[in-house]
Amino acid sequence: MRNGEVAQVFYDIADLIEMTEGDRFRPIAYRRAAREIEAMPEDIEKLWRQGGVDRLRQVPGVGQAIAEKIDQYLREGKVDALEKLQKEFPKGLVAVMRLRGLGPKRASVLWKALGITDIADLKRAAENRQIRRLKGFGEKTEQKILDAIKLHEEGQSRTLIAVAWPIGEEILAFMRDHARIDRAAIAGSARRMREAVGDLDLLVTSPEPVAAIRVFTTMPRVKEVVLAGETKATVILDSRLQADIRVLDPGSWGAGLQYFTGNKDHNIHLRTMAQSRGWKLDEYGIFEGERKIAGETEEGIYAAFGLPWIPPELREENGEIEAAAKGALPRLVELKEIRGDFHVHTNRSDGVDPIEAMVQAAVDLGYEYVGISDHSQSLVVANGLSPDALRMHRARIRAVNREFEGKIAVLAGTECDILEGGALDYPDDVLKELDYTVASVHSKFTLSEEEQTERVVKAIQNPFVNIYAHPTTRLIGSRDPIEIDLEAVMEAAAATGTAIEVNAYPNRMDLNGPNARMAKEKGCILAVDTDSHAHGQLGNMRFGVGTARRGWLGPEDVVNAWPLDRVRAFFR
DNA sequence: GCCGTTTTCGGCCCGACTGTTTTCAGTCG
Repeated sequence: MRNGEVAQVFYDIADLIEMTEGDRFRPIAYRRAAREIEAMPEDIEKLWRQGGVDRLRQVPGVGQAIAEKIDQYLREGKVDALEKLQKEFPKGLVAVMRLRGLGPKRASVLWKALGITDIADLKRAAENRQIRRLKGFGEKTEQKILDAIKLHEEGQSRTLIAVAWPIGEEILAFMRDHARIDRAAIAGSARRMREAVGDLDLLVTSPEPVAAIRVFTTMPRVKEVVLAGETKATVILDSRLQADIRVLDPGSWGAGLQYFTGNKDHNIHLRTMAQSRGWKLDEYGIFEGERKIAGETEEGIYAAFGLPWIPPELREENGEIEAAAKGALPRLVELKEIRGDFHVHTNRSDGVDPIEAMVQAAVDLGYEYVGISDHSQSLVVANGLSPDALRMHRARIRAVNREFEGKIAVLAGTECDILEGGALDYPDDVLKELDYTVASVHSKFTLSEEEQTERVVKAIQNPFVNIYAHPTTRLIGSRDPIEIDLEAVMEAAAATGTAIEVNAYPNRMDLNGPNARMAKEKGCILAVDTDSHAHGQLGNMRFGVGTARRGWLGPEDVVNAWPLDRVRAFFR
């Protein structure tokens, strides 16, 4: 899967074109194509092998010129247009341009006026007070550049949704306690339930916006105020997470929520639709001349276009507006429809809590059933169970099941390793004594795509395997996905009635939304599991459901939204 | 560079904030 590196080529081209004095729309076109390539679940190299340039052109945002560049990149590993641009500008200038507060124009001025070619040059120039002398720059800008360099040196990355969301809730609670706040919500990519967010976007309405902003910028956990105006502010929190707030009038709540939830392409699509009707859409509402058509509710914004309300998780400009127009939006699965969790560890392997505590947590969530799935023998680091130990563990699970009778059904399962070559870590006669088997990869991450795919498909074809867990094994921020032909895996899973997992462990979130959508389209059933290793982690289900919704999944697609009888029949 | 239920050419979302300016360009989301 080389979609990421192909996308990077076009991000780089866009950055460099921006520094030339040329057409400002070309970078937009390149970035659009890059985002599409990055987000699509299909392997772009595979599309190219199947249908060449013509097939590539079917990707939204990819026309003849970009398709030919992809073709050259996949063929030769380079793109002439990019190499030509790279010769025009110093290598380090793009990094200068990416600093907070700087952009293509200022980076270009710094290079031409002071010969600055990278961040080290820039730092020296700022420290030597050379920048303040430039036209259009000043003392404050010079200081801000030094601040931005410091931020860059500290390094920033995306924050997991399971970390960011509670911080957002905490901030909103603080705001309610210390300012006059009418309505408040988390917006942005967190509301869209992206697995990791670059910042936290918050929206409130208040009769005293200036006071609300002051409360926000003076919260205890604010490390730095980046900007603060009369209706919006940006701060850096002590956790280094950036938080943006927007304060609006109640009459603009819906428009503001729509605008601040995004994503950008979804919003541009809606605004273009407004334009073609002779209207204007912004964060205050939809306007026909001076007259406000909508704005108080988000439903009203969509209704003005003749559309039903589109759930935030779908707002990625992946056909959701077209589907809404046709009345073809899926009915998405909801958290309250989840009846159980099949991927739960106890202190018998690498969890921290005993079976009873995990089961009680499931009862507290109102579940109808919960499955215990500790690690298998090969996973020594996780204290994997030998066949005999698993038999004893199963007996303990049965005993806990009796203890909780009438409250919840406790199923005995395993998270069984898939060994190199595709054999399972327990023989079939051990697996058949269990209620179900979760199978997953925890070793040999670097096999070739062919070997890895063959390995997993073979495991999926084992009749005792019910769920293939964390399918790509990626760890957000620390481990890339394994090389595997997901489409082949999904086809095998659909054919054998094996569920594919949406693993809601915060740094896994695997499958992600687009891949889950592809699994559904391939005819797969999915299982949304938390992979909990402590009782508090069962609550991560909300983020798993968010990811499932990003995959356009409904309750019919999710095995743990089904009643137990139906689950048992599916597992059999 | 892409795209078309107004277009194959002429468009391409929209507003807030900041710093450096005397009215606005650059950047950001």
